[in-house]
Amino acid sequence: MPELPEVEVLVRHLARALRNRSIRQVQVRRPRVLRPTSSRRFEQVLRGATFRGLSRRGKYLVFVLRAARERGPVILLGHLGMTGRMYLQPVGTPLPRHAAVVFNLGRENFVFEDTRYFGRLTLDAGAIGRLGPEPLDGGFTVEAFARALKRSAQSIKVKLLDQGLVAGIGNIYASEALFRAGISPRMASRRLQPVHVRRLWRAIRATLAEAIEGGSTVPLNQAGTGKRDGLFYFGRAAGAPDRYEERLRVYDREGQACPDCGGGIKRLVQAARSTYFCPRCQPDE
DNA sequence: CACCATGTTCCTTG
DNA sequence: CCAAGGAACATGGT
Repeated sequence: MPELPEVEVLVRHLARALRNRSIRQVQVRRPRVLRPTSSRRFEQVLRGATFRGLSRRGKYLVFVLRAARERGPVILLGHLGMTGRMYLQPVGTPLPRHAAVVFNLGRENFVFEDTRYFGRLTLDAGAIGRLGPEPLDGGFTVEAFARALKRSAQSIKVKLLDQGLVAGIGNIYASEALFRAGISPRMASRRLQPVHVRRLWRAIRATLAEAIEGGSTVPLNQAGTGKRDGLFYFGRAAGAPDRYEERLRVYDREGQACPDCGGGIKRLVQAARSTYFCPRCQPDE
């Protein structure tokens, strides 16, 4: 489920659901997701703790808890990896096959499930220290963005996945933002002209903001099993409030018509990840 | 059986 | 030292 917009919508949802709820029991079923925290310490610190706040940094969920034993607030960092999900479900509901961590809150369980176990739920908050600016905050300036790109020979598509450049862009929205900006994914970062840097900077913000807005308007069933859960790369169709339309314009659309020029969308592989783009709207050079 | 998948980190190669 | 490429992690879908 996991790029910045999906995490943002999940955080807004969970912030309300978890506020002031206390953890009665902690069940760690896949200790690997706690790395580098040990199961023993994880359970010791969090049993009896109370959720006080939740925010997002890049693709990370930042839980703030209060624990009787600890002096200051406890920070719990979550990351969904490729397939992670988090939701509350009533006690008694069968746990999903790949439940990694389960917090009992009384009548409900707060579940972190992750099919592939690439995600994390840890007391080690070090990871967020290496993140670049939040793309939707004032700290993400076009000037700093331009300076960082000037220092890199990497292709711009691969560079956008660097969480130290700007936090939260993943493989899907990297393709989408470049399409929106009309920039070839193959362009070397340092060769982007100032006008292109500005267009990309605006496209990143618009693409992410639109996705958050779209995701917020969709009736999500965070705990369900439908295809729309968590992954909401779609939104209400304009002028047709009952219908949903796919929002992604190029991602996973190889061979389909470009929404702008009608030409064919192409797929290429960069750093072992698929990139989708329209060669006519995003020319090399 | 083959290949693909929303992410991150580590290792090798050049 | 750096960048690029690949593998690893683990499971499921097509």
